[in-house]
Amino acid sequence: MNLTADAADQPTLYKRIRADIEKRILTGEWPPGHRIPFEHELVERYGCSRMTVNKALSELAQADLIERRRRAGSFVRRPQHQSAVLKIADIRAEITALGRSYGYELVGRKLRAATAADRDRLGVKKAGKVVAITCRHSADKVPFAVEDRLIDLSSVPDAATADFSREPPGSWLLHHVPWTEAEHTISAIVADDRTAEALDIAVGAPCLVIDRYTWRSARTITAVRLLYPGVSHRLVARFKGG
Amino acid sequence: MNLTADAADQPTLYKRIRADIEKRILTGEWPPGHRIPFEHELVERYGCSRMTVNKALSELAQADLIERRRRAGSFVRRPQHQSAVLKIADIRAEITALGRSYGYELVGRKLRAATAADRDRLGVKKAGKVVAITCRHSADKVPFAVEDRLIDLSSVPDAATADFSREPPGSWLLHHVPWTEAEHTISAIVADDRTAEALDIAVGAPCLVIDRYTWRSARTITAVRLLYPGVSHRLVARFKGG
DNA sequence: TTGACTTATATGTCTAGACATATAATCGTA
DNA sequence: TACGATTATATGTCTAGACATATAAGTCAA
Repeated sequence: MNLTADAADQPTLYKRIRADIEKRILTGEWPPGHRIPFEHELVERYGCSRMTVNKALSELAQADLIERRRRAGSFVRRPQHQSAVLKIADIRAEITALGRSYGYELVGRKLRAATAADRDRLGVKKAGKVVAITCRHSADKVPFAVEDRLIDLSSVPDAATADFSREPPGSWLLHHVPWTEAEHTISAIVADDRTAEALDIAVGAPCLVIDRYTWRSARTITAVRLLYPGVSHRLVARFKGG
Repeated sequence: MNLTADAADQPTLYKRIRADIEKRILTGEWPPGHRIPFEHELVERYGCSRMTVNKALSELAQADLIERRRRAGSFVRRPQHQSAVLKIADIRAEITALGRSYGYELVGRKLRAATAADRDRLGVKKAGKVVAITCRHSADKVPFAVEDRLIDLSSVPDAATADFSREPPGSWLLHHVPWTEAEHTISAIVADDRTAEALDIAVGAPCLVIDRYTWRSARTITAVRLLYPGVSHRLVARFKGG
């Protein structure tokens, strides 16, 4: 909940300068649009060289707290309220972080030529082979989420022979295909018969849906749909408005 | 969808060095754990001074793409799959971005001494005054979301006299209380009678719920619950696994 | 083998300069 | 007054050094 460390306990000068300025911005002493002191003024105030001041200001600019304009100076930016940091843990990590025991069960696994529906879901045009996986995650033996996943074998051929009966496909992919990009869509549905049975909830009960589409350098990797019973998921966002 | 700009079109040397390395990391040529060349090796390769190389590597470290260890070198980090960038636009921005007409309607506004429930929702202990606001957002005259908000007047006294009949409280707060922090919780519910009527959907239909709790320097600002009909919301995350 | 000490080395920070460049502000002119 | 050219200035990038410091690796003794 604290904003930043105090300037005093910064061991190095440029960090102290950065913390000084950051504190004034985050407390509102210097509101959005405020011009912060010029580099040469800070040089004088802190009795250091311009490169030291420049390093502090460059980092603040990289963190989008200030905007720097040639000849004009450096200005406090308005918070980017449209973006926030979302924390979606790997399901196993999510469950063990709660101090609960993690359980995993492979429900089904099929290797097949991509159907039209598969290609649509993966966003690819060419036909190819895919693995379709259905599995269930549980916490303390209680169903936590069901997962329905498609992996594009033309991008991840190893997935054809991977053993998903013990390791969840999400964890497996994490270790075999790092540094991917993803797009998430969140929505809500009511449980149908199959979902209700898989999650051990009533038909018609609310479910949270997270669809994740993952790619890497313009190659589709996987598409997954996660269904959670209507319980909440926590996210934490910093430096936003409203 | 493209990972980064090519190194060639970087106008300055340190940006070119940074882009060169970033590209090798993101394409997987240098996998997590890989030791990237030492500063003195890069100095030789690019024919520049160490400060220039250092600036490139420092920025990569600040972006969490690499980890730097004294005496050991610099190493490609594993992707932080547990965090992603969430884009939650201001509702008005969200609707206008879709090219639809935005509508706003204040349903109710009450100024009162905080009840026990209010204090619990705001996470404050001391009793004080609050404003409770209920309103509805629509897109092309169709209900888009209903909002139920509490503002702590001890932190935002101006909210007592603000006119929320024309400006949504979220937008008002954005302009009056910048640089806040927030925590989000997402969940799913089924619509009860009141919700169903407000959103013009059937009783029992699924709804997406976003609860947002906002503070600033250890002072609570506002708590809001947004209810959307079960339609999806898109988020975009970069550089994740799984 | 283990633990303590020493050494080598890569990064971390900083300096006092330099020239480049975008642009706000000024000045001059039509 | 409006527009175009000039100038001043803050930031952007870069250099060739310096010393500090954490720590991997090697050394030596118990």
